Amino acid sequence: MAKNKTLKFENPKVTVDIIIFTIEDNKLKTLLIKRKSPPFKGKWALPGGFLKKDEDIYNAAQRELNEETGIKGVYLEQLYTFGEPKRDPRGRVVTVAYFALVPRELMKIKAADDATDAKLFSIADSPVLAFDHRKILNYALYRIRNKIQYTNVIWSLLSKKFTLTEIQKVYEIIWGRRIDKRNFRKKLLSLGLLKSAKETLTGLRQRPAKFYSFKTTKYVELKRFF
Amino acid sequence: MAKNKTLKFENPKVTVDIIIFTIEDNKLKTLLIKRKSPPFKGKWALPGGFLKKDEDIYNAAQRELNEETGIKGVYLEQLYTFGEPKRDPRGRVVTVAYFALVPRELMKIKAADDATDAKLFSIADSPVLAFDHRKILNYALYRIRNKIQYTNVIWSLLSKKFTLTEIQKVYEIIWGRRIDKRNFRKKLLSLGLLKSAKETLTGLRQRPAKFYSFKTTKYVELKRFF
DNA sequence: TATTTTTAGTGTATATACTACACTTAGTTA
DNA sequence: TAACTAAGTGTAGTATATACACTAAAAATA
Repeated sequence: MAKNKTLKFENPKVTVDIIIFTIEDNKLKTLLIKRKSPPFKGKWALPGGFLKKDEDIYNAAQRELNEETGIKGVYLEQLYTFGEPKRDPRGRVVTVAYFALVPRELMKIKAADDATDAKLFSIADSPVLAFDHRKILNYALYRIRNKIQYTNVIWSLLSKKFTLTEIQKVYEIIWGRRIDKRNFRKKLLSLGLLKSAKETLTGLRQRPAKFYSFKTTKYVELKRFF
Repeated sequence: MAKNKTLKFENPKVTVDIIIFTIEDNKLKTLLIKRKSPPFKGKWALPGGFLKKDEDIYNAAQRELNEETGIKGVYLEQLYTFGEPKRDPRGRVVTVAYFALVPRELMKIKAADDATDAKLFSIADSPVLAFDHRKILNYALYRIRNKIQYTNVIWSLLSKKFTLTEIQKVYEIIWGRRIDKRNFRKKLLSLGLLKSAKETLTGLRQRPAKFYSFKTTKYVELKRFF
Protein backbone atom coordinates (compact mmCIF):
# COMPACT_ATOMS: atom_id res chain seq x y z
CA MET A 1 0.00 0.00 0.00
CA ALA A 2 1.19 3.48 -0.79
CA LYS A 3 1.86 5.93 2.02
CA ASN A 4 -1.01 8.16 2.97
CA LYS A 5 0.17 10.22 5.91
CA THR A 6 -0.70 13.51 4.25
CA LEU A 7 -4.15 12.64 3.04
CA LYS A 8 -5.93 12.08 6.32
CA PHE A 9 -8.59 14.71 5.84
CA GLU A 10 -9.16 13.79 2.23
CA ASN A 11 -10.55 10.38 2.95
CA PRO A 12 -13.73 9.84 1.02
CA LYS A 13 -16.95 9.58 2.91
CA VAL A 14 -18.43 6.10 2.85
CA THR A 15 -22.15 5.54 2.62
CA VAL A 16 -24.39 2.55 2.33
CA ASP A 17 -27.36 2.60 -0.06
CA ILE A 18 -30.02 -0.06 -0.15
CA ILE A 19 -32.30 -1.36 -2.82
CA ILE A 20 -35.26 -2.78 -0.95
CA PHE A 21 -37.14 -5.10 -3.26
CA THR A 22 -40.63 -6.27 -2.57
CA ILE A 23 -43.64 -7.55 -4.48
CA GLU A 24 -46.84 -5.51 -4.38
CA ASP A 25 -49.83 -5.60 -6.74
CA ASN A 26 -48.09 -8.16 -8.93
CA LYS A 27 -45.19 -5.80 -9.49
CA LEU A 28 -41.60 -5.72 -8.39
CA LYS A 29 -41.17 -2.58 -6.38
CA THR A 30 -38.43 -0.79 -4.55
CA LEU A 31 -38.52 1.70 -1.72
CA LEU A 32 -37.48 5.25 -2.57
CA ILE A 33 -37.23 8.29 -0.36
CA LYS A 34 -37.88 11.90 -1.26
CA ARG A 35 -34.84 13.96 -0.37
CA LYS A 36 -35.33 16.72 2.17
CA SER A 37 -32.16 18.68 1.46
CA PRO A 38 -29.80 19.50 -1.39
CA PRO A 39 -28.32 18.16 -3.51
CA PHE A 40 -31.24 16.69 -5.43
CA LYS A 41 -33.68 18.19 -2.92
CA GLY A 42 -37.18 16.93 -3.65
CA LYS A 43 -35.87 14.16 -5.89
CA TRP A 44 -36.38 10.47 -5.22
CA ALA A 45 -33.38 8.45 -4.14
CA LEU A 46 -32.39 5.12 -2.69
CA PRO A 47 -32.45 5.01 1.09
CA GLY A 48 -29.03 5.03 2.64
CA GLY A 49 -26.73 6.73 5.02
CA PHE A 50 -23.24 7.15 6.31
CA LEU A 51 -21.22 4.30 7.65
CA LYS A 52 -20.70 4.85 11.35
CA LYS A 53 -17.44 4.64 13.16
CA ASP A 54 -16.73 1.04 14.16
CA GLU A 55 -19.80 -0.18 12.36
CA ASP A 56 -19.47 -3.13 10.04
CA ILE A 57 -20.71 -2.34 6.52
CA TYR A 58 -23.21 -5.18 6.59
CA ASN A 59 -24.52 -3.95 9.93
CA ALA A 60 -24.85 -0.46 8.53
CA ALA A 61 -26.98 -1.85 5.72
CA GLN A 62 -29.09 -3.76 8.23
CA ARG A 63 -29.52 -0.65 10.31
CA GLU A 64 -30.60 1.43 7.33
CA LEU A 65 -33.00 -1.27 6.25
CA ASN A 66 -34.49 -1.40 9.71
CA GLU A 67 -34.80 2.37 9.94
CA GLU A 68 -36.77 2.49 6.69
CA THR A 69 -38.93 -0.58 7.00
CA GLY A 70 -38.81 -1.80 10.59
CA ILE A 71 -37.58 -5.12 9.32
CA LYS A 72 -34.84 -7.57 10.25
CA GLY A 73 -33.87 -11.06 9.27
CA VAL A 74 -34.48 -10.80 5.56
CA TYR A 75 -32.03 -11.52 2.80
CA LEU A 76 -29.49 -8.74 2.44
CA GLU A 77 -26.51 -8.89 0.12
CA GLN A 78 -23.74 -6.55 -0.90
CA LEU A 79 -24.27 -5.52 -4.50
CA TYR A 80 -21.35 -3.37 -5.61
CA THR A 81 -19.35 -0.35 -4.60
CA PHE A 82 -19.77 2.83 -6.61
CA GLY A 83 -17.15 5.48 -6.27
CA GLU A 84 -16.89 7.75 -9.27
CA PRO A 85 -15.34 11.00 -8.06
CA LYS A 86 -18.21 13.12 -9.38
CA ARG A 87 -21.12 10.98 -8.30
CA ASP A 88 -21.97 13.27 -5.40
CA PRO A 89 -21.70 17.03 -6.07
CA ARG A 90 -20.89 17.69 -2.39
CA GLY A 91 -17.57 15.86 -2.58
CA ARG A 92 -16.05 12.46 -2.64
CA VAL A 93 -18.53 9.81 -1.54
CA VAL A 94 -17.98 6.12 -2.05
CA THR A 95 -21.13 4.11 -1.59
CA VAL A 96 -21.45 0.43 -0.89
CA ALA A 97 -24.78 -0.70 -2.31
CA TYR A 98 -26.78 -3.55 -0.80
CA PHE A 99 -30.04 -5.07 -1.84
CA ALA A 100 -32.68 -6.63 0.39
CA LEU A 101 -35.64 -8.88 -0.37
CA VAL A 102 -38.61 -8.12 1.83
CA PRO A 103 -42.10 -9.63 1.93
CA ARG A 104 -44.52 -6.74 1.54
CA GLU A 105 -46.68 -7.64 4.50
CA LEU A 106 -43.77 -7.33 6.92
CA MET A 107 -42.78 -3.83 5.78
CA LYS A 108 -43.73 -0.79 7.78
CA ILE A 109 -42.57 2.10 5.67
CA LYS A 110 -41.32 5.13 7.56
CA ALA A 111 -39.70 8.22 6.15
CA ALA A 112 -36.37 8.70 7.93
CA ASP A 113 -35.31 12.14 9.09
CA ASP A 114 -33.49 12.87 5.86
CA ALA A 115 -36.63 12.42 3.77
CA THR A 116 -40.01 14.07 3.38
CA ASP A 117 -41.58 10.94 2.01
CA ALA A 118 -40.91 7.25 1.44
CA LYS A 119 -42.79 5.18 -1.08
CA LEU A 120 -42.72 1.99 -3.04
CA PHE A 121 -42.27 2.40 -6.78
CA SER A 122 -42.65 -0.16 -9.45
CA ILE A 123 -39.24 -0.73 -11.00
CA ALA A 124 -40.84 -0.52 -14.41
CA ASP A 125 -41.99 3.07 -13.97
CA SER A 126 -40.00 4.68 -11.22
CA PRO A 127 -39.09 8.36 -11.39
CA VAL A 128 -35.78 9.97 -12.29
CA LEU A 129 -33.46 9.24 -9.40
CA ALA A 130 -30.87 11.34 -7.60
CA PHE A 131 -27.13 10.72 -7.95
CA ASP A 132 -26.21 7.57 -9.88
CA HIS A 133 -29.01 5.70 -8.20
CA ARG A 134 -30.63 4.65 -11.49
CA LYS A 135 -27.45 2.81 -12.43
CA ILE A 136 -27.33 1.17 -9.02
CA LEU A 137 -30.97 0.14 -9.26
CA ASN A 138 -30.45 -1.34 -12.72
CA TYR A 139 -27.55 -3.38 -11.52
CA ALA A 140 -29.55 -4.63 -8.54
CA LEU A 141 -32.31 -5.71 -10.86
CA TYR A 142 -29.83 -7.56 -13.01
CA ARG A 143 -28.40 -9.27 -9.94
CA ILE A 144 -31.70 -10.37 -8.46
CA ARG A 145 -32.91 -11.73 -11.78
CA ASN A 146 -29.86 -13.94 -11.93
CA LYS A 147 -29.66 -14.79 -8.28
CA ILE A 148 -33.06 -16.41 -8.07
CA GLN A 149 -32.05 -18.92 -10.70
CA TYR A 150 -29.27 -20.55 -8.76
CA THR A 151 -30.00 -19.84 -5.10
CA ASN A 152 -32.86 -20.09 -2.63
CA VAL A 153 -32.92 -16.37 -1.80
CA ILE A 154 -36.43 -15.95 -3.14
CA TRP A 155 -37.67 -17.25 0.23
CA SER A 156 -37.14 -13.72 1.43
CA LEU A 157 -39.88 -12.28 -0.78
CA LEU A 158 -42.52 -14.78 0.31
CA SER A 159 -44.38 -15.43 3.51
CA LYS A 160 -43.45 -18.54 5.46
CA LYS A 161 -46.05 -20.64 3.68
CA PHE A 162 -47.03 -20.17 0.08
CA THR A 163 -48.61 -22.05 -2.77
CA LEU A 164 -46.75 -23.08 -5.88
CA THR A 165 -48.84 -20.64 -7.87
CA GLU A 166 -47.71 -17.84 -5.57
CA ILE A 167 -44.01 -18.60 -5.87
CA GLN A 168 -44.37 -19.01 -9.61
CA LYS A 169 -45.92 -15.58 -9.83
CA VAL A 170 -42.92 -14.09 -8.01
CA TYR A 171 -40.55 -15.62 -10.54
CA GLU A 172 -42.72 -14.37 -13.37
CA ILE A 173 -42.83 -10.86 -11.99
CA ILE A 174 -39.08 -10.65 -11.50
CA TRP A 175 -38.25 -12.14 -14.87
CA GLY A 176 -41.04 -10.31 -16.61
CA ARG A 177 -42.22 -13.35 -18.55
CA ARG A 178 -44.68 -16.20 -18.20
CA ILE A 179 -43.52 -19.65 -17.15
CA ASP A 180 -45.22 -22.93 -17.99
CA LYS A 181 -46.95 -24.18 -14.87
CA ARG A 182 -46.11 -27.86 -15.23
CA ASN A 183 -42.48 -27.36 -16.14
CA PHE A 184 -42.05 -24.83 -13.34
CA ARG A 185 -43.38 -27.21 -10.71
CA LYS A 186 -41.39 -30.16 -11.98
CA LYS A 187 -38.17 -28.16 -11.92
CA LEU A 188 -38.77 -26.32 -8.66
CA LEU A 189 -39.72 -29.43 -6.73
CA SER A 190 -36.80 -31.37 -8.17
CA LEU A 191 -34.41 -28.83 -6.64
CA GLY A 192 -35.38 -30.15 -3.22
CA LEU A 193 -35.57 -26.75 -1.55
CA LEU A 194 -39.22 -26.98 -0.53
CA LYS A 195 -41.24 -29.09 1.82
CA SER A 196 -44.99 -29.32 1.60
CA ALA A 197 -47.13 -28.37 4.58
CA LYS A 198 -50.26 -30.20 5.63
CA GLU A 199 -52.42 -27.12 5.32
CA THR A 200 -54.14 -25.98 2.18
CA LEU A 201 -55.32 -22.59 1.08
CA THR A 202 -59.09 -22.73 1.30
CA GLY A 203 -61.90 -20.20 1.19
CA LEU A 204 -61.38 -19.28 -2.43
CA ARG A 205 -63.86 -20.42 -5.02
CA GLN A 206 -61.62 -23.12 -6.44
CA ARG A 207 -59.75 -26.23 -5.59
CA PRO A 208 -57.62 -25.68 -2.48
CA ALA A 209 -53.89 -25.26 -3.09
CA LYS A 210 -51.28 -27.03 -1.00
CA PHE A 211 -48.97 -24.85 1.06
CA TYR A 212 -45.22 -25.20 0.81
CA SER A 213 -42.33 -23.69 2.70
CA PHE A 214 -38.56 -23.56 2.28
CA LYS A 215 -36.66 -26.28 4.11
CA THR A 216 -34.09 -23.70 5.07
CA THR A 217 -33.60 -19.98 4.75
CA LYS A 218 -29.86 -20.43 4.94
CA TYR A 219 -28.20 -19.45 1.71
CA VAL A 220 -28.16 -22.37 -0.72
CA GLU A 221 -26.44 -22.27 -4.07
CA LEU A 222 -27.57 -24.78 -6.65
CA LYS A 223 -25.25 -26.73 -8.92
CA ARG A 224 -27.28 -25.98 -12.02
CA PHE A 225 -29.39 -23.11 -13.16
CA PHE A 226 -33.09 -22.95 -12.55
CA MET B 1 -28.96 9.67 4.46
CA ALA B 2 -28.20 10.50 8.05
CA LYS B 3 -26.41 13.75 8.88
CA ASN B 4 -22.68 13.53 9.22
CA LYS B 5 -21.44 17.07 9.88
CA THR B 6 -19.54 16.08 13.00
CA LEU B 7 -17.78 13.05 11.68
CA LYS B 8 -15.56 14.57 9.02
CA PHE B 9 -12.29 13.36 10.43
CA GLU B 10 -13.63 9.95 11.22
CA ASN B 11 -14.19 8.91 7.64
CA PRO B 12 -12.72 5.52 7.04
CA LYS B 13 -9.72 5.24 4.79
CA VAL B 14 -10.48 3.54 1.51
CA THR B 15 -8.00 1.22 -0.13
CA VAL B 16 -7.99 -0.96 -3.18
CA ASP B 17 -6.50 -4.46 -3.02
CA ILE B 18 -5.91 -6.64 -6.03
CA ILE B 19 -5.79 -10.33 -6.58
CA ILE B 20 -3.63 -10.77 -9.65
CA PHE B 21 -4.24 -14.22 -11.04
CA THR B 22 -1.95 -15.84 -13.54
CA ILE B 23 -0.98 -19.31 -14.69
CA GLU B 24 2.61 -20.44 -14.21
CA ASP B 25 4.05 -23.97 -14.18
CA ASN B 26 0.58 -25.43 -14.58
CA LYS B 27 -0.57 -23.74 -11.40
CA LEU B 28 -2.92 -20.91 -10.63
CA LYS B 29 -0.85 -18.27 -8.91
CA THR B 30 -1.37 -14.87 -7.40
CA LEU B 31 1.01 -12.02 -6.80
CA LEU B 32 1.84 -11.26 -3.17
CA ILE B 33 4.05 -8.59 -1.70
CA LYS B 34 6.17 -8.75 1.41
CA ARG B 35 5.24 -5.88 3.69
CA LYS B 36 7.99 -3.41 4.52
CA SER B 37 6.35 -1.80 7.55
CA PRO B 38 4.00 -2.64 10.40
CA PRO B 39 1.43 -3.88 10.86
CA PHE B 40 2.21 -7.37 9.59
CA LYS B 41 5.75 -6.27 8.74
CA GLY B 42 7.50 -9.05 6.84
CA LYS B 43 4.24 -10.84 6.15
CA TRP B 44 2.88 -11.50 2.69
CA ALA B 45 -0.13 -9.52 1.58
CA LEU B 46 -2.19 -8.66 -1.45
CA PRO B 47 -0.90 -5.68 -3.38
CA GLY B 48 -2.98 -2.58 -2.96
CA GLY B 49 -3.01 1.02 -1.93
CA PHE B 50 -5.03 4.02 -0.98
CA LEU B 51 -7.64 5.48 -3.21
CA LYS B 52 -6.45 8.86 -4.40
CA LYS B 53 -8.45 12.03 -4.29
CA ASP B 54 -10.58 12.32 -7.43
CA GLU B 55 -9.51 8.91 -8.61
CA ASP B 56 -12.15 6.47 -9.74
CA ILE B 57 -11.99 3.18 -7.86
CA TYR B 58 -11.58 1.17 -11.05
CA ASN B 59 -8.76 3.46 -12.12
CA ALA B 60 -7.10 3.03 -8.75
CA ALA B 61 -7.18 -0.72 -9.25
CA GLN B 62 -5.74 -0.32 -12.74
CA ARG B 63 -3.00 1.91 -11.39
CA GLU B 64 -2.09 -0.56 -8.64
CA LEU B 65 -2.07 -3.39 -11.14
CA ASN B 66 0.19 -1.44 -13.44
CA GLU B 67 2.54 -0.49 -10.62
CA GLU B 68 2.99 -4.12 -9.63
CA THR B 69 3.11 -5.81 -13.00
CA GLY B 70 3.60 -3.14 -15.67
CA ILE B 71 0.42 -4.34 -17.30
CA LYS B 72 -2.67 -2.74 -18.77
CA GLY B 73 -5.64 -3.89 -20.78
CA VAL B 74 -6.31 -7.13 -18.98
CA TYR B 75 -9.54 -8.22 -17.39
CA LEU B 76 -10.10 -6.44 -14.08
CA GLU B 77 -13.27 -6.74 -12.06
CA GLN B 78 -14.49 -5.49 -8.72
CA LEU B 79 -14.78 -8.41 -6.34
CA TYR B 80 -16.25 -7.20 -3.08
CA THR B 81 -15.82 -4.55 -0.43
CA PHE B 82 -14.47 -5.61 2.94
CA GLY B 83 -14.94 -3.26 5.84
CA GLU B 84 -14.98 -4.96 9.19
CA PRO B 85 -13.99 -2.36 11.77
CA LYS B 86 -11.08 -4.41 13.12
CA ARG B 87 -9.64 -5.66 9.85
CA ASP B 88 -6.75 -3.21 10.03
CA PRO B 89 -5.16 -2.66 13.47
CA ARG B 90 -4.18 0.89 12.51
CA GLY B 91 -7.74 2.08 12.27
CA ARG B 92 -10.77 1.98 10.09
CA VAL B 93 -9.92 0.88 6.57
CA VAL B 94 -12.50 -0.15 4.03
CA THR B 95 -11.00 -1.98 1.10
CA VAL B 96 -12.50 -2.51 -2.32
CA ALA B 97 -11.04 -5.72 -3.68
CA TYR B 98 -10.52 -6.30 -7.40
CA PHE B 99 -9.18 -9.26 -9.27
CA ALA B 100 -7.22 -9.29 -12.51
CA LEU B 101 -6.42 -12.04 -14.97
CA VAL B 102 -2.97 -11.68 -16.46
CA PRO B 103 -1.07 -13.84 -18.93
CA ARG B 104 2.21 -14.73 -17.25
CA GLU B 105 4.43 -13.74 -20.17
CA LEU B 106 3.17 -10.15 -20.05
CA MET B 107 3.90 -9.65 -16.37
CA LYS B 108 6.96 -7.79 -15.21
CA ILE B 109 6.89 -8.15 -11.46
CA LYS B 110 8.22 -5.19 -9.49
CA ALA B 111 8.14 -4.69 -5.76
CA ALA B 112 6.44 -1.36 -5.09
CA ASP B 113 7.89 1.03 -2.51
CA ASP B 114 5.76 -0.42 0.27
CA ALA B 115 7.23 -3.89 -0.16
CA THR B 116 10.56 -5.61 0.19
CA ASP B 117 9.62 -8.34 -2.23
CA ALA B 118 6.93 -9.37 -4.68
CA LYS B 119 6.40 -12.93 -5.78
CA LEU B 120 3.93 -15.27 -7.39
CA PHE B 121 2.53 -17.93 -5.10
CA SER B 122 0.51 -20.94 -6.00
CA ILE B 123 -2.95 -20.49 -4.52
CA ALA B 124 -2.79 -24.04 -3.27
CA ASP B 125 0.18 -23.41 -1.00
CA SER B 126 0.47 -19.73 -0.33
CA PRO B 127 1.70 -18.44 3.02
CA VAL B 128 -0.29 -17.00 5.89
CA LEU B 129 -1.48 -13.61 4.72
CA ALA B 130 -1.70 -10.23 6.45
CA PHE B 131 -5.03 -8.67 7.43
CA ASP B 132 -8.11 -10.51 6.12
CA HIS B 133 -6.38 -11.15 2.84
CA ARG B 134 -6.84 -14.90 3.02
CA LYS B 135 -10.58 -14.42 3.09
CA ILE B 136 -10.38 -12.04 0.16
CA LEU B 137 -8.24 -14.44 -1.81
CA ASN B 138 -10.61 -17.32 -1.15
CA TYR B 139 -13.54 -15.30 -2.37
CA ALA B 140 -11.64 -14.29 -5.50
CA LEU B 141 -10.89 -17.92 -6.21
CA TYR B 142 -14.55 -18.78 -5.80
CA ARG B 143 -15.51 -15.96 -8.16
CA ILE B 144 -13.05 -16.81 -10.91
CA ARG B 145 -13.99 -20.48 -10.81
CA ASN B 146 -17.59 -19.52 -11.47
CA LYS B 147 -16.94 -16.68 -13.85
CA ILE B 148 -15.12 -18.74 -16.43
CA GLN B 149 -18.17 -20.96 -16.82
CA TYR B 150 -20.51 -18.30 -18.11
CA THR B 151 -18.30 -15.56 -19.56
CA ASN B 152 -15.39 -15.19 -21.94
CA VAL B 153 -13.04 -13.62 -19.37
CA ILE B 154 -10.58 -16.47 -19.61
CA TRP B 155 -9.17 -14.76 -22.70
CA SER B 156 -7.25 -12.63 -20.26
CA LEU B 157 -5.14 -15.51 -19.00
CA LEU B 158 -4.08 -16.68 -22.45
CA SER B 159 -1.91 -15.27 -25.17
CA LYS B 160 -3.62 -14.01 -28.30
CA LYS B 161 -3.37 -17.37 -30.02
CA PHE B 162 -3.61 -20.66 -28.25
CA THR B 163 -4.38 -24.29 -28.92
CA LEU B 164 -7.44 -26.04 -27.59
CA THR B 165 -5.20 -28.14 -25.40
CA GLU B 166 -3.77 -24.98 -23.87
CA ILE B 167 -7.11 -23.43 -23.06
CA GLN B 168 -8.37 -26.73 -21.71
CA LYS B 169 -5.40 -26.87 -19.37
CA VAL B 170 -6.28 -23.42 -18.01
CA TYR B 171 -9.79 -24.57 -17.19
CA GLU B 172 -8.42 -27.70 -15.57
CA ILE B 173 -5.98 -25.75 -13.45
CA ILE B 174 -8.58 -23.30 -12.23
CA TRP B 175 -11.20 -25.93 -11.52
CA GLY B 176 -8.64 -28.38 -10.14
CA ARG B 177 -10.03 -31.32 -12.09
CA ARG B 178 -9.55 -33.09 -15.39
CA ILE B 179 -11.94 -32.50 -18.26
CA ASP B 180 -12.69 -34.91 -21.08
CA LYS B 181 -10.95 -33.66 -24.20
CA ARG B 182 -13.71 -34.44 -26.68
CA ASN B 183 -16.54 -33.08 -24.58
CA PHE B 184 -14.56 -29.97 -23.77
CA ARG B 185 -13.92 -29.17 -27.42
CA LYS B 186 -17.48 -29.84 -28.46
CA LYS B 187 -18.85 -27.56 -25.78
CA LEU B 188 -16.28 -24.80 -26.09
CA LEU B 189 -16.55 -24.55 -29.86
CA SER B 190 -20.35 -24.62 -29.69
CA LEU B 191 -20.28 -21.46 -27.57
CA GLY B 192 -19.08 -19.57 -30.61
CA LEU B 193 -16.52 -17.47 -28.75
CA LEU B 194 -13.50 -18.67 -30.70
CA LYS B 195 -12.26 -18.40 -34.24
CA SER B 196 -9.58 -20.65 -35.62
CA ALA B 197 -6.40 -19.17 -37.03
CA LYS B 198 -4.65 -20.48 -40.11
CA GLU B 199 -1.43 -21.12 -38.24
CA THR B 200 -0.58 -24.30 -36.40
CA LEU B 201 1.79 -24.95 -33.55
CA THR B 202 4.71 -26.84 -35.08
CA GLY B 203 8.18 -27.79 -33.96
CA LEU B 204 7.02 -30.20 -31.32
CA ARG B 205 7.42 -33.92 -31.84
CA GLN B 206 3.75 -34.53 -32.57
CA ARG B 207 0.93 -33.61 -34.84
CA PRO B 208 0.66 -29.80 -35.12
CA ALA B 209 -2.18 -28.19 -33.19
CA LYS B 210 -4.42 -25.54 -34.70
CA PHE B 211 -4.31 -22.10 -33.14
CA TYR B 212 -7.46 -20.37 -32.01
CA SER B 213 -8.21 -16.90 -30.71
CA PHE B 214 -11.16 -15.18 -29.09
CA LYS B 215 -13.48 -13.39 -31.48
CA THR B 216 -13.72 -10.56 -28.99
CA THR B 217 -12.22 -9.62 -25.69
CA LYS B 218 -15.25 -7.56 -24.84
CA TYR B 219 -17.12 -9.02 -21.92
CA VAL B 220 -19.56 -11.69 -23.07
CA GLU B 221 -21.99 -13.43 -20.77
CA LEU B 222 -23.38 -16.75 -21.94
CA LYS B 223 -26.96 -17.84 -21.60
CA ARG B 224 -26.06 -21.22 -20.20
CA PHE B 225 -23.26 -22.52 -18.07
CA PHE B 226 -20.15 -23.97 -19.55
C1' DT C 1 -79.08 -29.82 -5.75
C1' DA C 2 -77.34 -29.44 -10.32
C1' DT C 3 -74.63 -26.36 -13.09
C1' DT C 4 -71.15 -23.02 -13.74
C1' DT C 5 -66.94 -20.81 -12.61
C1' DT C 6 -62.29 -20.72 -11.10
C1' DT C 7 -57.80 -22.15 -10.21
C1' DA C 8 -55.06 -26.56 -8.65
C1' DG C 9 -52.89 -30.24 -10.12
C1' DT C 10 -50.91 -33.61 -13.30
C1' DG C 11 -48.07 -36.65 -17.85
C1' DT C 12 -46.04 -37.52 -22.14
C1' DA C 13 -43.56 -37.12 -26.36
C1' DT C 14 -39.81 -34.62 -28.57
C1' DA C 15 -35.72 -32.20 -28.79
C1' DT C 16 -31.61 -30.79 -26.86
C1' DA C 17 -27.60 -31.26 -23.88
C1' DC C 18 -24.45 -33.98 -21.12
C1' DT C 19 -21.57 -37.98 -20.22
C1' DA C 20 -18.55 -41.70 -20.90
C1' DC C 21 -15.43 -43.70 -23.69
C1' DA C 22 -10.89 -45.25 -27.73
C1' DC C 23 -8.84 -45.06 -31.96
C1' DT C 24 -6.52 -42.67 -36.01
C1' DT C 25 -3.47 -38.86 -37.62
C1' DA C 26 0.57 -36.10 -38.32
C1' DG C 27 4.45 -34.69 -37.08
C1' DT C 28 9.45 -35.44 -34.56
C1' DT C 29 13.07 -38.36 -32.98
C1' DA C 30 15.88 -42.36 -32.73
C1' DT D 1 11.35 -46.90 -41.11
C1' DA D 2 9.86 -47.65 -36.57
C1' DA D 3 8.64 -45.66 -32.25
C1' DC D 4 6.92 -41.87 -29.78
C1' DT D 5 3.87 -38.04 -28.68
C1' DA D 6 0.03 -35.19 -28.48
C1' DA D 7 -3.82 -33.69 -31.91
C1' DG D 8 -8.00 -34.63 -33.49
C1' DT D 9 -12.44 -36.92 -33.95
C1' DG D 10 -17.85 -39.79 -33.15
C1' DT D 11 -21.37 -42.31 -31.06
C1' DA D 12 -24.48 -44.41 -27.90
C1' DG D 13 -26.80 -43.79 -23.61
C1' DT D 14 -28.65 -40.86 -20.21
C1' DA D 15 -30.53 -36.74 -18.40
C1' DT D 16 -32.65 -32.46 -18.85
C1' DA D 17 -35.65 -28.97 -21.17
C1' DT D 18 -39.59 -27.86 -23.76
C1' DA D 19 -44.22 -27.78 -25.55
C1' DC D 20 -48.68 -28.75 -24.72
C1' DA D 21 -54.38 -29.88 -22.48
C1' DC D 22 -57.26 -32.13 -19.62
C1' DT D 23 -59.26 -33.54 -14.92
C1' DA D 24 -60.12 -32.27 -9.92
C1' DA D 25 -61.94 -29.75 -6.07
C1' DA D 26 -63.91 -26.18 -4.12
C1' DA D 27 -67.28 -21.91 -4.20
C1' DA D 28 -70.94 -19.47 -6.34
C1' DT D 29 -75.06 -19.40 -8.80
C1' DA D 30 -79.34 -20.81 -10.84
